[in-house]
Amino acid sequence: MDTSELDPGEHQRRQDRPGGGPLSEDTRPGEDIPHRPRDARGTRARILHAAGAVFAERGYEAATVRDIAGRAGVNQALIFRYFGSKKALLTEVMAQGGKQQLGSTPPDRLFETALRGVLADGGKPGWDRMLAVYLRSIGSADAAPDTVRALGEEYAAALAALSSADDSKLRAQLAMAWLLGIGLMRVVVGQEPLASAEPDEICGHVLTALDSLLRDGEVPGDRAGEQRPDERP
Amino acid sequence: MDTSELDPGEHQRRQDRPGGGPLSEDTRPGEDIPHRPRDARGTRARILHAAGAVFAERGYEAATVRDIAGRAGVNQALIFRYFGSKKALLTEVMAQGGKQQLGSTPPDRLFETALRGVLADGGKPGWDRMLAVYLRSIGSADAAPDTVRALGEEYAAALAALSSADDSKLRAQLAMAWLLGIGLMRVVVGQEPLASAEPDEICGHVLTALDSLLRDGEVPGDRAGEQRPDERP
DNA sequence: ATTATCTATAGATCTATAGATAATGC
DNA sequence: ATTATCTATAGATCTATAGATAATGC
Repeated sequence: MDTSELDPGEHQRRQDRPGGGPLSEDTRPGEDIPHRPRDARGTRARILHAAGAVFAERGYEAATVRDIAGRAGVNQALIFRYFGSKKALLTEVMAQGGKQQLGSTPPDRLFETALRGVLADGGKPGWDRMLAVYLRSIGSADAAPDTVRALGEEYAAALAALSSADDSKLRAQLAMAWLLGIGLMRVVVGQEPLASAEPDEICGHVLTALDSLLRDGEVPGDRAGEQRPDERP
Repeated sequence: MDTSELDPGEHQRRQDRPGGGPLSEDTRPGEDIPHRPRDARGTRARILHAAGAVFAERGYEAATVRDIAGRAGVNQALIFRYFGSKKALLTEVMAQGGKQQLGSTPPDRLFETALRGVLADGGKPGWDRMLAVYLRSIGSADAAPDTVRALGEEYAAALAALSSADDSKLRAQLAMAWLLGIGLMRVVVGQEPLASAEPDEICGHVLTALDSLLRDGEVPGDRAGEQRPDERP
């Protein structure tokens, strides 16, 4: 139950896997992380890496520990040895991917950076892959609950600091919601033309539309009640 | 395999279920639709109704046919008799809920109507419940594929007709994406303050921000490349 | 006699665990 | 001797089906 703190190490070489369980077709074990035999640290990192990819592709429920083990090129039992449970593995995957970007980006660039992360190819690890994991696993009621919500709160809080409006947090969350929705359409649904549109074009539209929402103090039209886009100037 | 075309009938009375499988705690069979014994039409409708609720609550994968049967107050085997498979049941649930609103709403009111549907309590059947089903089941790769995408296309197409821009379809899909994202945050994630915010307030923000995106022909700032909200007037 | 409903179960998963095996460090 | 890894399997699901039962219509 206790696994003596293992950090992922370097990510260099590559090597054929030794023994092995059954692999499904699209399972290519050990993409980036080297597979030295009997290297606990490396094995753990390989599992974490593979889990990110499989969760992102299939979602939490549909992904099986055997899928993950297969892609990592390790035995399925090691997942439980190193992470305890499938759920704990998901938690760790998300925690790792999410914090990464938040700390290293200044607030006023956070939204665009995150948006561009969503718009980039959802292949590489980090924020964009974590978003795919999030989107595909979100339906599973209690799968990713606290980790994910907490992370969202942090992003929203950082964004909210940009606005002086009294409902700045709401505004920030609306912006985050748009970001998630765009990710949903592109990464998960793949609806055209959005799915293949240029990141720059999407970015232009979204940032223009959000500009006043995120920066202004005054609400452009706030007589709450009948708010429609019918009225032309 | 062939089940002689049954329409759901009226929705009035209520009655205690007769025989019965095991029920989980929060399973209250037969909310709206009456349960006359040996009424195939009614039983089918009850299953459809219960499926909408359970799929919306738990998502496609986590929902089991026994959950659904339990809530409908019918035997689990009847689901396969009337719908063939769990997947076919999902398809029918979504198809029923989605088309409902699209036909009966004029295009220029479609977005606000749909948005207000998302913002309303996700309890009652129809669009808002279908959206919850969608959001919670979307991670399941091929669960709701064609029905859902086709429906989204129709909505986007109707919206796109409002704009004269050459990328009007992209703009419309961006708007739809926001709508989905907001639904995701409220219905599924339940992140505050967004989850409890007044529909009118959210509507005001969103419609204001989207106004130019959906109506204008010219793109406010379209030199695709470096588009940031840094530049203040 | 027809047909809606129920019982019982096949068959295929999937997570998780217990304990055997084998490669390293001493 | 330590510990990373593997084998084998318990135990708990879940979808789907085959066939029995029982309520209606004639």
